Amino acid sequence: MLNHAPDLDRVFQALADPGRRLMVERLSPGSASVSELGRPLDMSLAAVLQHVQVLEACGLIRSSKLGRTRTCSINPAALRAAESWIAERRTLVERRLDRLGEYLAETADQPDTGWDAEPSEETSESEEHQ
Amino acid sequence: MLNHAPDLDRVFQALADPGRRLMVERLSPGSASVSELGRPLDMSLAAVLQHVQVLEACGLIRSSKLGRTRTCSINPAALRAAESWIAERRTLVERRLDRLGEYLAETADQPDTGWDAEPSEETSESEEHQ
DNA sequence: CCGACAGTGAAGTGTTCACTTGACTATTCG
DNA sequence: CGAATAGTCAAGTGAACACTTCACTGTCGG
Repeated sequence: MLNHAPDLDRVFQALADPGRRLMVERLSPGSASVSELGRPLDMSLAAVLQHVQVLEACGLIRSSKLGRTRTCSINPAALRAAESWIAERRTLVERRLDRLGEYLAETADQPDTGWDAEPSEETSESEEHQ
Repeated sequence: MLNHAPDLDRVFQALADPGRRLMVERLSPGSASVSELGRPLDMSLAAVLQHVQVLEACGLIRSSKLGRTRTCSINPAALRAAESWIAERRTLVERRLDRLGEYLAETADQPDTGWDAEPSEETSESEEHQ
């Protein structure tokens, strides 16, 4: 249950690129070659290769070369790691917000406490500076 | 059930930075001010503010200013969006791999088919080019 | 009123990214 | 063999990032 993974950085960075996400989507139902991955992408093969290397460096995919073609496949472990990090924070937040909701429902006629989780009042939202 | 979210890019990009992830962790149990978020981070307040703006731009957090302090809080929806994208691919991959495992277990004495999901044979792994 | 505090805008800087082109290496196929 | 295929390396380029410092604005707390 350790979270402080050092290369979550790389995984999220990798997933931040739409082209690379497309590659992951393409790879989810089954493996593919480098050129296949690049086919829908409108960039040079060399660029595709670089994306593949990024995905491989962070553990999202694996690849092996047979003959002249390199075949890539997904490594679900890296997806799990990223998903877990998000899921842990999200459930924490949602549980807290649920509790807050219940509390507010129970004490539904008290004067306002000036609080968390509902920042629509007070000075209103963010962008009216200067 | 639409996935082609345009700003998943931004969310993953935001989560790719360890400092910003720290901020999200700090915000999960409850809201905090900009300076509080930056306290463990060893960078100027101005830099912290920029990170906050990145997190807000992609919808991961919200913030509102009361008096001279800006209070930030998490928006779980953005976390959910990112988590869902990953979860959908991951379950697809894992189900496929499970089916493959069952298949291999059933036909456990056939000659090798030269396949997916176990790239340890053939020409072995990647990095022995040149 | 005054000084400290919390935040902000605007530049500027060094680094990392996402490509490109061009040269080159294996493989496979006719 | 020889051309097409699939991939790879090495530079190079422009844009995006992650900061920094400095100047400045509003709040508070006496």
